Amino acid sequence: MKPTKKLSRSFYTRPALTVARDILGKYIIRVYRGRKIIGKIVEVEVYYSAKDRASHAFGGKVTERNRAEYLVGGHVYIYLVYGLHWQFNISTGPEGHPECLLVRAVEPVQGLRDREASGPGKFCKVFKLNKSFYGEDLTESKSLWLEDNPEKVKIKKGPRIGIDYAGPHWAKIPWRFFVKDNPYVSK
DNA sequence: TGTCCGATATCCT
DNA sequence: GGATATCGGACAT
Repeated sequence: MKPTKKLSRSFYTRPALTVARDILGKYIIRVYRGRKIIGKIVEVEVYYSAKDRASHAFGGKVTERNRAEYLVGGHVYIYLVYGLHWQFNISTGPEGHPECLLVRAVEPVQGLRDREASGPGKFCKVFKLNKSFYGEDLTESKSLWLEDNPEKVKIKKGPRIGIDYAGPHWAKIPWRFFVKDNPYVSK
């Protein structure tokens, strides 16, 4: 692989649905103990606006946990579910607008075993991501950032996972984007 | 394919 | 103080 260019603010400040399609195929780089862990993003979900019943920001709610979702595009929103799994999100759009992308799976590129980064909890585990990255700026960080990849990928979309509680409308809306036929997309 | 459940931060009453 | 959560692994069916 040939990582080219670190993605800058203007990549992330576009609307979440635009960034979601564009981010597929991009590289995510984590520097951990002097080693680079690299994955290619193959699956994300969009959580968009205060109207999204599946979003932690539904109704414009702001809490100590979800405030990073409102940061200008390019910041990390990370939180724990079920007491043991971390969920890594990237804020998108302008400051003050609650929208983000949940990274659900990456394809191993460097420093990873086969399929160990498929699934949002597993991705965080192998990329060594936790609360210490809360609010981290991906355009400034020395330990976590994204790089461009000129390769074009074929994109498919479908309903988001695990949000039946949000009711039939929001549970069915196709805001999960993934690379067509890629074996590293979560099952 | 389905169900069970871990282990706890966070939100709400 | 109690309920719940953007999951994943294990094991039965």
